[in-house]
Amino acid sequence: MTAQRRVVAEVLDGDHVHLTADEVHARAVAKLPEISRATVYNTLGELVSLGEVLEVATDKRAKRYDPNAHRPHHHLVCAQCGAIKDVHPTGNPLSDLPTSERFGYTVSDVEVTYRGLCPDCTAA
Amino acid sequence: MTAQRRVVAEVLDGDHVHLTADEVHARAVAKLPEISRATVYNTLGELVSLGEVLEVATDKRAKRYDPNAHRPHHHLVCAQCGAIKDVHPTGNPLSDLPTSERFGYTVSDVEVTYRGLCPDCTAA
DNA sequence: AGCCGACACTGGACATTGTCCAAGTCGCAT
DNA sequence: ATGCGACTTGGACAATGTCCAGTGTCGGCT
Repeated sequence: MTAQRRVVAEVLDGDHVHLTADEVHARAVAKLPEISRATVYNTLGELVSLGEVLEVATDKRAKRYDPNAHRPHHHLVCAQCGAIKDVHPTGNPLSDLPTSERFGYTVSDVEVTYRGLCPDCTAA
Repeated sequence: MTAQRRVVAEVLDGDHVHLTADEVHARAVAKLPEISRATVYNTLGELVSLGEVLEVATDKRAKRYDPNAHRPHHHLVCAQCGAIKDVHPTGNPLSDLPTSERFGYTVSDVEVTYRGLCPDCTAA
């Protein structure tokens, strides 16, 4: 556990938000000015490998990192402003996929992204 | 309807696959050598706006384009080799999201990505 | 037929995101 | 103190996507 990794972990624990790698880097720099982008990417990659953090692909541009890796959940994304909320749907989508639709795959995980407009963008 | 747009549309109709923008460009060049990347991107963007083609974000690296826009479906992705299949789960995930979990959003769409290993990668 | 204007296309520069690598630095065990 | 190994750094590079100015093409009008 080096100073750099601690800073990255702190950034992610800080708020429960969904930051891009660049945003993580920006916030890490605020705490430890000499941290490099490469280190942030390395550390994020390690956290993902360790299962401490999830990569989410709600945004097509950049990966986002979700520190809430220990409780399964899905995401609700505003199509306009990009705001992201964690949601917990009822039911289990895995059981909605019949064997005949699995094409011999070993299905282990499912990722659900709801899209819509957040209250602010609905009003606007 | 210009020659360039026709070529892009033909590439997508050709097989029912999930191509990246670059793959679309490569195949378009085979049919019309002087087509430029910018035109492919523009045309893909227009097709998406028209609802003729869907952007899918199964891959974190590049957007893929799915010409099967008229029947709702979801995707099953091999975590190792990236192979993508269209699947049709039973049930409707939209109804699995209670009002209390919508945070005032106007939810209009849901995207489900199953992940696992395809038969080849399971064997290997 | 010839001109004109609108629109699409081209090619390349640029931006963003992410990966890689060689060299430097730090801490720890000896 | 010294040496080893792991971590970090900074920058180069790669992949993907966007933007823009210049050029070409096509239809309509005279």
